[in-house]
Amino acid sequence: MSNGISLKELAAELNLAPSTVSRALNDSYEISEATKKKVVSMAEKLNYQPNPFARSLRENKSKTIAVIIPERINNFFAQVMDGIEEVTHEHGFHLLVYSTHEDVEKEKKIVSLLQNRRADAIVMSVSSQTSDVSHLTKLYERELPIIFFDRICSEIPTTKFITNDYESAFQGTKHLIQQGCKKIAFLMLSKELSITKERHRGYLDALNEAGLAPEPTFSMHCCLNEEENIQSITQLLKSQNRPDGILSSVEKLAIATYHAVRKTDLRIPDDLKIITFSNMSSAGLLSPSLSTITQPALTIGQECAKLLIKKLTKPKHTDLIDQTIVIPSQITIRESTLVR
Amino acid sequence: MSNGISLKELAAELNLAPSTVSRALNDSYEISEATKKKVVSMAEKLNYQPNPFARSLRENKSKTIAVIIPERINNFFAQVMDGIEEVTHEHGFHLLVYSTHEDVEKEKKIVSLLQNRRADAIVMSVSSQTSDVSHLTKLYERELPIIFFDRICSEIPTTKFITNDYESAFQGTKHLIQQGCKKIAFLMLSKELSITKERHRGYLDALNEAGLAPEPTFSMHCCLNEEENIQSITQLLKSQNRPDGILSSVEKLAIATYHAVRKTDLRIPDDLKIITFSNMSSAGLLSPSLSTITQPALTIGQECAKLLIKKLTKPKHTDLIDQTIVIPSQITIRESTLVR
DNA sequence: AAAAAAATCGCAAACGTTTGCGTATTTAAA
DNA sequence: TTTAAATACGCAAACGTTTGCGATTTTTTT
Repeated sequence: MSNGISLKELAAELNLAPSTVSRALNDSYEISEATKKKVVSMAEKLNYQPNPFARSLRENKSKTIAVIIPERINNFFAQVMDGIEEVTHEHGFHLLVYSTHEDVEKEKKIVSLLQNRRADAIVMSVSSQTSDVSHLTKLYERELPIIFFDRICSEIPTTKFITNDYESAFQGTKHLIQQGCKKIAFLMLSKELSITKERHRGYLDALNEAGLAPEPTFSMHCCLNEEENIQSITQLLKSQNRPDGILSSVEKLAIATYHAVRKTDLRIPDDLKIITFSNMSSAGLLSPSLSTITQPALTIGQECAKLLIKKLTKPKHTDLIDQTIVIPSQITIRESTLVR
Repeated sequence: MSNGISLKELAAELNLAPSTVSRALNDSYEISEATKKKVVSMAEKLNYQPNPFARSLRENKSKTIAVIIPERINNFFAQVMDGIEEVTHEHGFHLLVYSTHEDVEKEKKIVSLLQNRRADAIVMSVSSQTSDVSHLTKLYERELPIIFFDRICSEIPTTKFITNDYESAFQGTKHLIQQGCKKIAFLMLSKELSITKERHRGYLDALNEAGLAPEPTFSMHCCLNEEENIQSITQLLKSQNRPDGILSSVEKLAIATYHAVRKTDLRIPDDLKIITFSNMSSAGLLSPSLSTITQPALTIGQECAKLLIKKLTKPKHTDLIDQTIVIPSQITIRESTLVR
């Protein structure tokens, strides 16, 4: 009883045609209630499990959705995944998950693997290295339903889900200003990323509104190596004209800043205030506790999944129109931006 | 050019039989180098992508591995996933990922979905609610290769990967004792879990070795609701005969303890020391920084994947023998267990 | 130069489903 | 009672691969 029983064998056992059994199990109107009962009970008795590949081959769909994220060790993406799984699982869909580790080459390879429709649809957040998007347009041209979240790809005319990046960054730096910061730095990963562009805009506009001149060297873009980031942030903090406030566009860089601060004699929030985009659950337990801009990650995941499910179950009635849906973040003020 | 080209169409384009094209693409010795070149270049030109379901149907394997974890928002499991993906991806395998959210009913449902061999193999860590394992034995009887890590299921005779739970717990409580703790509590999730059994043994033996009598009420098993846990831990800390040291068997409960402590006038490590099993990356940034027993999560994931890949690529030469492979954890002492 | 061996390719079946269509039986309408 | 319609089921094709086996051509051996 290793490999289970097939539809044919089940049919033979019942002295019925495979087609009849298939229809019975799929609750077709062409089959009498009596035989339906028989079939179903026999199927249960023999623990019949339909072969998913035969079905996928025949129906040209796999009830599978692929998710591509830039990193896994990050609460934000983990929460988004939970949101996606919550609604896809409800509809019997499976999840193929891939992490690019912020590597665009790996992203290309993964995307290439998905061209054969192993998954019915894709939801993704692009890597920080991604600037050329030809591999993504190829997917789109293959008519593979694809949607983006967080780090979106504006070149592809599809639906995207993001948080209010501009507004949140604006409010975040405004908060720093209100707390007395005069020289505010902005930490970012790649400047190609949609989120850094938007968040940087918000940062600049907030400075502008307050009449603060943006210092070019304060818009600092970091790399993927934590040690290097700690080094360069340390250097920034030890410089003559050091910032007294920081808006970090990603959690990783706020953590790096915490480490960097420990290499100086500065103290948060006395000498330096910091607020960051982050979904870290232990932000309130850090020393000092960290003010955060928290994305509605679970909701983003849920909404992505809902839309995709709708697209896959009612293809005629739903389009993945080219629009960006914004779900606002929540700002939580903690010790790291207090006035002392 | 929506759905791509099939092998037949590619063959027609080349005036060759599908079988020839198939063999050419699979680099068969039966095909001349000349036609191989032709076929490959035409395949590339037309961007031929083999249908994975046809292949899976025919070959009865999908190059897919399913991973079942109890929760996603947890660095340990995320790191294990990264380890698994690193080696599976290298061998062209795909990953179906499922989270049970510590819910055994969800676990049963997922396991049931996998009976049809949608995945070639399974690697899992059981939910904390899991005591009846009939759904897992059913998988095993179906001859579905399955291995466990961390929270293992001893009833299934297969290979398991764990850390040195007993030894680490022993060393952890021994450390607490050396730091002066006399009344040490042990926080756990379900007592059914393999990891709580082993870690609890280590805890008890360490107490025993030091001549400390184990207080029954100090072996506290918590639930899945964080608020409730904070409440009960708070109560424990406010009780007459409160502990002065805590060994937490999972990260979640250490975090709950940090929250609970803030509801009292106790201070860590002055009044209470704590060490926990945890792979949290920001343990060193907490207030106070948290002493941890860190599992080799990435390695565990890699080893799981290596073994499974070996089993799937050389089925005759490898057995998933009933053994438990132990990879030691690393203890990092931080402020939360300092003597003051 | 004839026979044997090797190289190269095509035919057709098989994997396990679903579904259009045809057919036989039963029920309802005339 | 005859005819029409509805019900219930089976046949066979199709999805896109891989592969055993046979057939033809080319090369090697004797």
